[in-house]
Amino acid sequence: MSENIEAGLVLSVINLQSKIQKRIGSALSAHGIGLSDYLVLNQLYTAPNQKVRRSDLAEQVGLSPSGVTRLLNPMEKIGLVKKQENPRDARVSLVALTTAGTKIYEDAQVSFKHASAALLEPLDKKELDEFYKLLKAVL
Amino acid sequence: MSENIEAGLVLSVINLQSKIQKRIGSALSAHGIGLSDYLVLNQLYTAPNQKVRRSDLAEQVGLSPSGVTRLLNPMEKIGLVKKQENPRDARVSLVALTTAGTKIYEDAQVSFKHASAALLEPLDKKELDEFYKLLKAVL
DNA sequence: CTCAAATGATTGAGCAGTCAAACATATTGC
DNA sequence: GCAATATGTTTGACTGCTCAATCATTTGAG
Repeated sequence: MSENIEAGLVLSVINLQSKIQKRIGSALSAHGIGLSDYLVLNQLYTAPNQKVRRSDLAEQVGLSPSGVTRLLNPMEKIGLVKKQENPRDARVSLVALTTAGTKIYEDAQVSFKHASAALLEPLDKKELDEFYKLLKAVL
Repeated sequence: MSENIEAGLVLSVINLQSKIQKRIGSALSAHGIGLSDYLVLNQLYTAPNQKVRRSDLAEQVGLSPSGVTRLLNPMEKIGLVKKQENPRDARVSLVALTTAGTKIYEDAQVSFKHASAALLEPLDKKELDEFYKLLKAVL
């Protein structure tokens, strides 16, 4: 058995995530949202019709369905997203971005990009491409 | 401004972490510990004298000092770690591994390594090295 | 048709962590 | 020596999530 670089690598990813959480989290807090909110807005923004089923959303942002319910409730109250029912299937509840939500997302996206660039500043273009390629291979 | 690969890359790291959390978490649960517990045991195991200050531990595992207090309490109760006072400075409280803790860690480490290898199975040796190098450059 | 099983969302209870305040001890400047 | 300040830890109140149970609706088998 070789040196088991895998375990060390996983630990490093965990450390990186912890750094991301802190830096991106504080960048986003200026917009009054958390990282999970951002991930949700991001999914809605890039979704075909800016409507997504709650359970798909859960899958996409890595939360449980109940986590999504609890996350969306306050977002709905402050008017970032709105609930829409599906006429074909009354069990599912679609979520859509509001204009206010779109605005907030676009603002927050700028901060997100800046913070990401700052975080990855030690890498040059070629390394970024390589890094991205490796991540996609594992996902 | 170029394509802003950085933001996409950060999102990918977040996705990877979410996958790690789930897979490694369930591997560790067979040993009755969570990922944070494992990180703590790992730090203690690899520390010079298997004694660490609580606040250093917080830094190393990416928790707040109070998070460490709350994490260690149950671990101490089930005998994985023990508190030791520092005769030179009564403010600090050192944490040390017990024999039971060492045993659990060594067992859990096997699962951790297996789960990590499974997770990174799509990459070959050369890619693993490259990945690791990039992670260390960013940390 | 109808009713049993499947699917999607929400709710209740609880755990893991945060932040800010409190507490305990140490260090420093006068 | 002794206040004032700094450092390390814990505690109280809260947030954000999970899991299991529940509710609502749909689907499918007889």
